[in-house]
Amino acid sequence: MKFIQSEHWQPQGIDDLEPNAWQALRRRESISVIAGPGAGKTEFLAQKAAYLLETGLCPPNKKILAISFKTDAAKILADRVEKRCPEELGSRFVSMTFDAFSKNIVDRFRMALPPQWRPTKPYDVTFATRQQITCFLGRERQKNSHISGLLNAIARINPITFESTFVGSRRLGLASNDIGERTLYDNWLSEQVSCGDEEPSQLTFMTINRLAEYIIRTNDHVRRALRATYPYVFVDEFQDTTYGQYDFLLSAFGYSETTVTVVGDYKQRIMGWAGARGDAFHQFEADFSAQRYSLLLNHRSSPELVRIQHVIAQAIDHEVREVQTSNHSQVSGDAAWICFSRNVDHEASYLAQWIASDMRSRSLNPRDYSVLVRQRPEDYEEQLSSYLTQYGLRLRNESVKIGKTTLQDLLAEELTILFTNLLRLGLGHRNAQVWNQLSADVQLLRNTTPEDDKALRQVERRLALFISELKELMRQSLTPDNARLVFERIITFIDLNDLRKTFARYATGDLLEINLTALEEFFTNCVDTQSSWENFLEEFEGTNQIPLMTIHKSKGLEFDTTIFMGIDDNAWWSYRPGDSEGLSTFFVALSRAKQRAIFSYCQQRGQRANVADFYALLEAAGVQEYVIPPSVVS
DNA sequence: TATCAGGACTTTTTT
DNA sequence: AGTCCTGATA
Repeated sequence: MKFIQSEHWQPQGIDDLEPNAWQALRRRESISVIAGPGAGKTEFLAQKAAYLLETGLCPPNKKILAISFKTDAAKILADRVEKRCPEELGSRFVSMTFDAFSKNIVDRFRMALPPQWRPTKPYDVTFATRQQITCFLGRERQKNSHISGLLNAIARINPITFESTFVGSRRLGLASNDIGERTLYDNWLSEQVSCGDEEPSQLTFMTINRLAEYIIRTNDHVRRALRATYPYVFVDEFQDTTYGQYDFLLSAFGYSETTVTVVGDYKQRIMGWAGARGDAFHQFEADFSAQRYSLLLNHRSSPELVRIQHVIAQAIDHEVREVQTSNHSQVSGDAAWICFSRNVDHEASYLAQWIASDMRSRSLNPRDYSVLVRQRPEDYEEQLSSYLTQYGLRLRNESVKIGKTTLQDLLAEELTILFTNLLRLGLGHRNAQVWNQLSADVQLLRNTTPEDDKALRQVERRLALFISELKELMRQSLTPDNARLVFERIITFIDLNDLRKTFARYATGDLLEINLTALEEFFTNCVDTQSSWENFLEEFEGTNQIPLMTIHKSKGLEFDTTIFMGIDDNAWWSYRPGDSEGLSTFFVALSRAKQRAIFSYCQQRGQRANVADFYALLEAAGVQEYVIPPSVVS
């Protein structure tokens, strides 16, 4: 392997990096990178990874660890690095979620825990609901009221942030001066570790995180091995770091030779209410002696939208630096406006008509648009959907509940991806990329090693055979009976046992059952409403539907045009004028748009006294308000 | 059976 | 703030 000299290294697959990105890339010490919307966070991390691997700064026996919050973010980053690096280097880029990483540590070094904190093998992963936490605190109040300070400690605790803030900011085994707090902490953890004779432990991810932190902090061998393996660590979406996650990062890689690169945007911090810490960047910069860099280019939005974004950004942070864009406007007329309507019918009919005519005149697809709301997308779904139908358009609520999961979660599952790719090929779609992905997934599923040529060919042959069988079945017209057969054949081919063995997440617990049931339900729904297999797949994948989602779910996505509904006191009931997290939420919504941002205010939905801030800011940015003439109502 | 007071919940992710 | 659910009461 020949290394590229670092001064000769050039970015891969893109033209160039902005000057600040070059500096941040070359810096040898820990850094924090503030990357606003459209700055290319993923690209920056992928290029830095390529730089470290190709120049040998990260030598062949070492790896880069990239930590994300969401599984899809971890996967997107891994895919990008693979695209930017030669194959043999890409395998030394380990991209996973915080939780997967800490669970790994607990699973591998279980014996490093003292017996009273050692979970059973296997253990169940659970989620503590607000109710369970309230119950626990009530029980402790009853049982341990004699312990000094316990009642006071409970009174100070907010059940919503109990795990993220209270548990996350305390360390296992470290004596605390407050006996009441320590009792609560210890009891919360020990109830999960030992929940009864012969019963498997029931651990939340926060508990797993605390156990992993304990192992790393107290076991020199584990800590040294970890630091030796990963001289470089990346953390994505750093503004959303929780107390527990930050503490884990500090224990694992703080005050060491490891170089940590964190990337995010404090202006997009919208998870504070769920316990994300507000000072993550400052704390990191202090603890890791990290230099801060700000990326100042926006590769997503038109100059007009970037200018409006800046007005909102200034309201969040007075000292924010102005961002430049090399993009051009592709639309004539305004890039943003507010439309005022009296009632929900006015609103829906105007929006449907506008979307239909804009889509036609600009030759865009439904997926180029998105409807964003603050909460309860189902409250907006029916009305808008019925007016869109008049133009042959569909709306898709991405968060619609299917059994015990939601549509978007279901579609991101390994099970569903395998299932959908098989359907695509069964329909005769000739797509090399689909085939390659499916083939790789099936190799993984059948546990074939790349060296075993014979097994490899056999798996390929069986897959090809199954595809032709499926094609035969799907040549027939779509009937409930035929569809049932297709569903069963695919599930049998995938093999649930193989699935459990291949993916750790399916190995224990009921995740596979939940998703299989939901998949069947959604599959049947789509079959019932469609008349051909081709239409069925379109319905299943939602390719021709306008997505409707909450702002929180839209984070990290981009659309040509965003339609932002429900900017009123009702949907924004929790907003307090000037509240930074509320402004950030507004900023996230606005910054999803590449070309156009439409703000729809409907008088019938609520007043706009409490949210007057938003309208004042838009006005200050020169965004016009238009009253929808009732005549457009058909 | 109807009604009302009180409480939970609303923006999320993680194997 | 508004909606929905539950349990108590008439």
